[in-house]
This record gives sequence, structure tokens and C-alpha cells, in this order.
Amino acid sequence: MPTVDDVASAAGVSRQTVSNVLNSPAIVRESTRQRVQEAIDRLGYRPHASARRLRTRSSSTIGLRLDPLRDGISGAVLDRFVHKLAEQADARGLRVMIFTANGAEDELAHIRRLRDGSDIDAFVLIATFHGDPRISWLIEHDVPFVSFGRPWGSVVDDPRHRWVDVDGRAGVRDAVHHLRAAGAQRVGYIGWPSPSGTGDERRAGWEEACVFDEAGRRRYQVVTVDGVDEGVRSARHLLGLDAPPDAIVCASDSLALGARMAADAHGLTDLPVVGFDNTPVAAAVGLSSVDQPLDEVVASALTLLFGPEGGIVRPNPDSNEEPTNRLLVPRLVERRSGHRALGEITGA
Amino acid sequence: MPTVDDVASAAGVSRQTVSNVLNSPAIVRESTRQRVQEAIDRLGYRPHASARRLRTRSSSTIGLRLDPLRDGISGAVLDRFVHKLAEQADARGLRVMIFTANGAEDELAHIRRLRDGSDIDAFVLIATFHGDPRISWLIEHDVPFVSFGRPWGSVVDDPRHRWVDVDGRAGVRDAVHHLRAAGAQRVGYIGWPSPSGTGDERRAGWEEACVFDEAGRRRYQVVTVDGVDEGVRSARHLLGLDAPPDAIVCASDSLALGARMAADAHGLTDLPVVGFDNTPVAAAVGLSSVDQPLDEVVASALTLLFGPEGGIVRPNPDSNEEPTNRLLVPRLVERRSGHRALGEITGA
DNA sequence: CCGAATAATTTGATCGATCAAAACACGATG
DNA sequence: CATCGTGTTTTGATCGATCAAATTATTCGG
Repeated sequence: MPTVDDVASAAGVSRQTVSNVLNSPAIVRESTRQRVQEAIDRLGYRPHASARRLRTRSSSTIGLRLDPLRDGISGAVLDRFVHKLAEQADARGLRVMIFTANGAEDELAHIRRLRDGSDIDAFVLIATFHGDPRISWLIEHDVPFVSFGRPWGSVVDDPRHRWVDVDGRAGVRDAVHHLRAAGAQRVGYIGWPSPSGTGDERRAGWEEACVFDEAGRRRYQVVTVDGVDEGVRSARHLLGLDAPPDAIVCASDSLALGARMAADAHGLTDLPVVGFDNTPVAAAVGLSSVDQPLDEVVASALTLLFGPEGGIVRPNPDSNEEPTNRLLVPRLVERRSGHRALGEITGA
Repeated sequence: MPTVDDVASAAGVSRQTVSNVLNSPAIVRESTRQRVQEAIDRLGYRPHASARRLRTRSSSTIGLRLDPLRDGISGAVLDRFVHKLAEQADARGLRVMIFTANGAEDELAHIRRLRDGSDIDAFVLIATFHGDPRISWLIEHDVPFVSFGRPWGSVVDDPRHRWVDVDGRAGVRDAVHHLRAAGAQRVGYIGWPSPSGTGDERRAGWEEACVFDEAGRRRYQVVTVDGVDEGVRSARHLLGLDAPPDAIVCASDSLALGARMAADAHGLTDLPVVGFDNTPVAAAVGLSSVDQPLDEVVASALTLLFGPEGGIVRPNPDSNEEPTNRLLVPRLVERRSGHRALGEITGA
């Protein structure tokens, strides 16, 4: 492999000029630049990443911890996130390194190791939770990071915590409004037990948009952990009520799939069911779902970390006027659920 | 951050001794080793990864290209693969770097860049296909790699190509045998159009295990691209035949989900349907499916690349007596499809 | 056409580790 | 006691790039 010196002598210039052609072409005379560039191309020179990193003390690499495998369906969102992150990071000349860990403490140990070895400049956290120890640790140790997921709980206003999140409350609220506009009188909700940051927000969206009184809000809501079977059970309960709901919104696609199945089993193939996350499964079975704008999420995350362009990690934003977080609005993806029930498809 | 020199003077030894304590503790006297180790711990020293890489010319990093996002359901296998790889690589002290690319050519450009920059020692290829240009390129340029997916087409016996794959033929064959043992007389098959390496293998498994004559094999088989809707359509076709199949095996869970839905719509809630890949969706809706042993796949891949233990990349195995590939057998995961049809769940 | 200001390029030092080989310690051996 | 060998530790050089400062080239006003 050729080095800067090889290129330099091939082009009849010095090391540093070659380096400048690559890193600050503006200060090199155009004619020299071309000559050097030509030598670079001819020799097939590539800068040695580790040497550069050693000198510049920056790796242009983002660290991302992959969650342990989920039950499945809902995990797909994070997988999509990973893809998008890899794509957009690449476009900025950044690398993405992944690792796994068991729990937040273990994750911190990894972060420490990767950071101390100068392997990684900045971290992207996903799935923040109430009292997340990672956030305070990272802030305290001045490790650049951004989280997909807002801070839940105590420390909610630290400008050193850069985060991006999707407004689940607005997403569910809009979905309910939409169903009501389409004629639904009683929109039920199946959601996760409290406390759960995202779960509570989504439920709040339903509460804001439904027209029930206090008693109705209790009556038309089921609280359950995530899962298809749980969705089936919860929907059965709702549909067994006097004056059952004529539409159901769920905190996840897993629950929604179950609810869809239960509704069909009750012969209610027209009953609208809305899920959350717009996973492949929802698309496959024709469920409406609230879609998180992951492209924007990733773009915002990278912008918060590195600025509007470029790959140089920015110091923790202390007293900048720019905001250090971003809350994005999801969008309802309507599908012909109710028209195309499971097992009732008008195939070609 | 402390360096080797800091640790050295703290422990009253030289740089190299510190280095030896870390890299070849055997040649250091035990008492010295302890003294140095204590200094390392006290100072919180971590070797600088880039410096080490510069010197040793190895990065202990594996590169992995993430496919562009699939339609969804089937992509889940690769996502699981990514998780497992990250986990097991970690256990060996390796790092995993991900990137995306559009097509094989673009991928090669990335590989070249990452390799030339000494960012990455070895690559893991996924989803090999017929006439895959990546393989010949990597072999020719002496880039260590292993593929999840056997070589299809011309170059099938090059020992320099290390690969792991899952025997889809055996998987489907076993599934058919199993269905027949359970009483099925006519097992239909829904698969992908030829030529498709994996698709052809899976179909061959069905052909080997079914008891049809030539005409029957044509009759009870549908060829279609992947997708839930396609599964629905194909199953409708099969079920509309005189003497329709009494069990269906599919090349993927997407097709199987569609087939399940179509069967239910026909009132055939007992008709067994078997998918492939054992994706979360199959689990969620209770579909039987052929499961790929990803843990083993990943373990084998790393062993082929790096040997039974350790993280030092091995040169291309030329005339070793060890095999340079591994074909693993998948396992049928039975679920109560047929008993628990979609929308007919006996919930709590 | 000179000298100052600016542009362009080069030189020496450095990032933090490991390699290769030299130096040192110490007991066994002739 | 000198020699040798083994085991342990240290020294000098190096990996490939960038930084900081020094040097040389070019432009421009007077």
C-alpha cells in the first residue's frame, strides 16, 4: 500500500502537500493539487485510517448498541433505524460500529472501553427509559452522544443531552381524530402498563382525542404488556362490552395484529384497527399504523451531533442558541383494514 | 488519558514491559506483571486502539454490509444474524463495523476503501447470489472474508472461499416428511422462480420428499416472487384444484402467512402451512416454520475466519486439511397452525 | 525594482503503541 | 573464573499520518 510519502515523491512534492490536498485543498495551488491528485489516483493511494486517527485523535466513528433481540415484531423499528443510520453516516463519511450489551451497566462498560481506545467518537443511544443511567454518565464524562428517545424522569432539561424523539402522543391523537372524522363513535385503546415513557405518551394522545368522560376512559382502555396474544385477549375484552368500541387504536403493531385477528373472529371485519410503528407486518396484513419518520430521526440525530454538515464531532453544546433536541411528528399510514380483513383478501 | 509511558514510569519499568504485560504476559516475571497490572488498574489505562492498529497493521474489526431494506418480513433473519454476529464477535474481542451499499459494485467500492484504510481486517458477506462478483474480487485481492451463503454457479470449489450456509433442501425435505408422517397425502409447495440459489434448493427439498410423479410435481407447485399477497394468490390457486393439497410448504414466512390467510378464508383452518426462516411474524401468528440455526452459523463463520479461538485473522487457508466451509441443518419449529388458525384463538 | 505582505510549500516533531534487537541478570558449567 | 545459556527487561526504530512552525515563492504597492 502506498503512503503519503510515496505519493509525494511520485508527484514531486512533500508529504504535507499531499496531506493538504486531501484535507484542505483550498490552500493548495490548483495546478499542484491536480498533479498530486493524479498521483493519488495512479498509485491508488488511500489514507491509513488508523494513522490518521492516532494523529488527529478522532475516529469519525459512531457507536451503536444493539438491543437484545426483542419478541420480534416491534424490534423491526430499531432495525430500520440501524439501516438508516448506517446509510446517512456513510454519506457524511462516518463509520458505524455496533456492539451488544446486557443491560445499561454492561453497555457503559463497553462505551468506556470503546471510547478510551479512541475507537469511537460519539454514541447513539436508543430506547431511553425512565432514570436511564447512561445519560447522566455520558454527560458527566463528556462523551458526545445523542439519543433516540427523550429523557424520561428527573433530568429533563439538560441542554447537554441531545436527543431526538417522535411525538407518540400526537401520533395517537391524530389517529383517533382521523377515526372519529371517519365516523367512529367509540374509539378504544390497548396500551402498555404505566410507567412507560413512550407508552404513557401514546395513551395520553388517546385520552386527549377521545370524547369519553373519566368513566369511559377507564372502560374503553385495556392495559397489557406487548404481544400478539395479549392483543387478541384485550380486543376480545373490549368487543365483549355493552356498546363495544367501533374502532381500536393500539400502542404497537403486535397488539394491533392481535386486535385485528380478534375483531375478524368476532365477524367485525370492518372494525378499524390502528397500530404503531408501521412495521413490515402491518404492511403485510394491511393494518393501518402510525409511522415514525426514521429518515428525519436519523438526520436530526446526526445534525445534533455533528452540525448541519461535516463529520467533526461537536463539543457538548452548552450555551448555544440552537436547540439540542428535536421532537418529530409521526404520520398515520392508512391501509384498507376494515375493507381487506385477514383471510378475506380479494386476490387477483 | 494515560499512555504506556505513564504506566511504565508509575510501575518503575519500561514501555515495552507494560506492552508485554498486556500482550504476552507469559514472558514477564510474575512479580513485575502484578506491579504493572496494579499500575494499569490504578491509572485506568486503556491501550489506544488506533496506535496499536497502526503498528500491528490489524484492526480486529469485521465489516458487514447491511442489505437495503427488504419488504420486511424476511429481512428479519439478517437482522438476527447481525445481532448474533455482534454478540459473538464481541466475545472474541472483535469489533463489527456496518455499512450500506447499493449493489455489489458499490459494496466492493466500500470494501476497498475500508480495507485500504486498515479499518477492517475481514468481511462477512451475506446473501450470496449466482455469479456474485464480490467473491471473486475478494479472493483475487486476498481480502479475508467469509460468506453466509454458499457459492452459487461457476466457482463452487475454491478452498479460498470460506462459507457457511444452511441446508434449505434438507429443511424443506424434513418438513414435508414430517407432514406426511402426520397424515398429509398431498403436500403442495409455493416457491420462488428459478434461478435462485436458495429458492432452487428449497424446491429441490420438496421434490425429493413428495411422492408426486412428474405431472404432480408441476401441478402442486406454484412459482411466485416473495410476498404476502403472492402467498394468498398462490394458495388460492392450489386450493382451487381438484384434489387440492392437504398441506402446504412455502419458501418463506411471507408466502406462508399469505397461504395461511387464504386457507383460513377457505375454511381450511386445519390445513397445515409451513414457512421458512421462523421469523417473529411466524411466531406471532402461530405458523410452523423452518428455523435457521443462526448461533451456529455465526460461530462457524467466525471460526472459519479466525480459527477456533482468538481474534487474529488467518490468512486464506490454502492447503489446510481443515474444511473451509460448513453446511448446517435447519430445524422445523412446529406451532399449532391448524389448531390455532388466525382469528380463532382460544384466548384466556 | 525593492521590500513587505501574503500565498504556497517544506521540515521537524509527534500521536501511542509494538517490533526487533540489544542489554542485563543470574545460575550452571567446564 | 571465564563462558555460556536462559530468562527478563530495556533501547532504538517504526507504523502513516497531521500539526506547528519554518522556509521559500509570489504578488503588489510605492
